[in-house]
Amino acid sequence: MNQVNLKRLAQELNLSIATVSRALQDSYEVSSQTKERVKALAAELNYEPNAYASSLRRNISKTIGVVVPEVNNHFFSLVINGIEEVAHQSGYHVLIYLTHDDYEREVAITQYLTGGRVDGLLMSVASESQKFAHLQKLYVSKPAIVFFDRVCEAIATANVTTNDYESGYLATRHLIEAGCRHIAYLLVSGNLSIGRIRMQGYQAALRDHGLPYDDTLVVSDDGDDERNTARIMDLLRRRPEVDGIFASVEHLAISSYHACHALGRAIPAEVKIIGFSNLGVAALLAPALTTITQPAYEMGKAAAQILLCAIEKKRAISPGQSLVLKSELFARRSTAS
Amino acid sequence: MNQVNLKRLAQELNLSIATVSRALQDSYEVSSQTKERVKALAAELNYEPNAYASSLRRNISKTIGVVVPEVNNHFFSLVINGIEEVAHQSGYHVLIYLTHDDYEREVAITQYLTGGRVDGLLMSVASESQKFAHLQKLYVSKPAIVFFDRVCEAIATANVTTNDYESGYLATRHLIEAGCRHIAYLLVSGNLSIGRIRMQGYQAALRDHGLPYDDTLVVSDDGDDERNTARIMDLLRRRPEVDGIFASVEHLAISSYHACHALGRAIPAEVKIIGFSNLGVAALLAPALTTITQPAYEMGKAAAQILLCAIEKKRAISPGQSLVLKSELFARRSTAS
DNA sequence: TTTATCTACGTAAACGTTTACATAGCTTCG
DNA sequence: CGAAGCTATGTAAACGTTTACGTAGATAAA
Repeated sequence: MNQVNLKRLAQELNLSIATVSRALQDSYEVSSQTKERVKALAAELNYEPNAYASSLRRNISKTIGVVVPEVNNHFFSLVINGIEEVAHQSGYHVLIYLTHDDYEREVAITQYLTGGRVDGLLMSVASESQKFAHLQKLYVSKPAIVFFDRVCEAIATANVTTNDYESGYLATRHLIEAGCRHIAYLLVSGNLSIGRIRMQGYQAALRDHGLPYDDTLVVSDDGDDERNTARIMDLLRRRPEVDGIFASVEHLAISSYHACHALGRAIPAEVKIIGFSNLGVAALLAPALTTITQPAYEMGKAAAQILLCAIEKKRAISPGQSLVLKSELFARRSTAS
Repeated sequence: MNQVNLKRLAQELNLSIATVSRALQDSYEVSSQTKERVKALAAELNYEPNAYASSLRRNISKTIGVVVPEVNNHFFSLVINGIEEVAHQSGYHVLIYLTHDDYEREVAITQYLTGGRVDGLLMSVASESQKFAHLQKLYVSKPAIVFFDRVCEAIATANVTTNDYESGYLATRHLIEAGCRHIAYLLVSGNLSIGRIRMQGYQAALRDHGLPYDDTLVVSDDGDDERNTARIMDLLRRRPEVDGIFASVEHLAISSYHACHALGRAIPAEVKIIGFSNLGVAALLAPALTTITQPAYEMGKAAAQILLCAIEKKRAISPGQSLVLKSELFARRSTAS
């Protein structure tokens, strides 16, 4: 199985390796006849350049890394779709890494990526990552980084996010206008900026409508769906006056449904639920779920575009290139009054 | 920004590059004191080996490719989860490519991958790929391949699938036992083996229960959700006697729900629906969807294990290593009698 | 005609790693 | 004491590509 490489092509064509290489790159230094000959043989022998040799020599990998907590999640899978779309168009390859919201794992992954394996990185930080030393290290090393949704504020680069404060405010107001007076907040993770910011919107809306903020109505994510459901059930039992739930992340909305079903609380009659979600079947749920939906696909595309643009132009990415896209509120049965 | 590589370490330690390289690999040829010195400095300088140089030299990339139609799909995202889990454990990196069920795109992707970029490949073929020349080419080239779910029968390698015939049979029988007499079949894609095999199970169940097979009750996937819904609505209008729908793939089940809602057909009273699906919220739909659920995560793990085992042992993969996992039927309201 | 410029190609070094081979200094054994 | 073997290290080639530099021949300019 004689590998077909430049040397092989050069031998068969009685040319030097250099000329073959240049011909395949359409260099002006090669005559058009030679180019034709080379390309014909390359096609015939099904020549494909060795990506590693090329990357080593040019110090460019044509590869970007995507680091996300999960892929089995509508938001992230849509983002990946967008990223892959842009990457494919520009001839980039996409390496994917899952942190499972685990700090250790995120550290290990970023360590890999300092080795020049990728030209750039798109990242949504793990919810447990309070420490940023590993990200700093990575940032100081080569690859360009763009954060999306779950950003790392300690690093001066571009972020692609959504209008989380506003969305938190609108979601809460939506519940209030639907008649809710005791609204629970289900928090992603206290050390994630999106959790905090959405919560600030929630608090502001309460204040503006003369409702007290009560931190015993805040339930934070446990990382496990079963346990989350149990926590929510616990809250609903302890505080029977709760008539609204704002889930700051999709799986907490789902857990809320399970909790209400288990306790026999009618949605929306007794408890109204709104949640951040990219669930395609939100409208088919029983009852249809009112969602704040982030433009996940567009976020992926935008983040990838910022990154690839910076890579191609060999320019550093500045925080000024950050983008804030708008989420949309889809009012459905789960918050009907 | 002096890159830290073996040469740099060697200079600072007054050693040769070879010794440093060997020390980092825990070679028995290096004294333990030297190893310590080397490792200490490597850690201090945050040395990370250049993946491309290493891959070039060793002709091993420690990278596998995953080619799937979509990632925004519960089945595939769970599979990817499983794959990533196994890959991560074995220190492999995962490149991901989406075909969007597009033949041209699949060809382009397989072309990339002949270049030795990956040591192996996990693949679910695009539904439109009737021609296998590109896969043959890839197969003849280096990387080991394992297909999962949507296999390419023309290639003699291991496949990881589920008991599709049996599942098709059971799903159909489930509808018949629930009282259905005119069961529509929603086909993934005629040239996909899974579409055919599931359909054979459907036909066999009809036959065994004395029901006629009627190919005008078969609707095939159009690739677009809106149009699929329209097709199903069309069928339901044309053939008002249809009292059961068997969707051989998740998004067709969802489209069936939309179609029934649009036409005001009650599920399950007038039309019962069962579908292949890995939708986490199937039980929360209105009404809860009866599903045949494939063990997607396990399939991903199994496929990756077969692949990585073959790569590490440098052994060819034989069709004999193929695995057939069992899907599970979850009976819910959508097929209640 | 001489010189400069251009065209089309070749030579060889480099990218960072791995590894076959060589070797210098020991130890061991007959 | 010499041969053999071991230990710990160095030398250098190789992986396949890209590219700076060199050059032979042709053409153009002076």
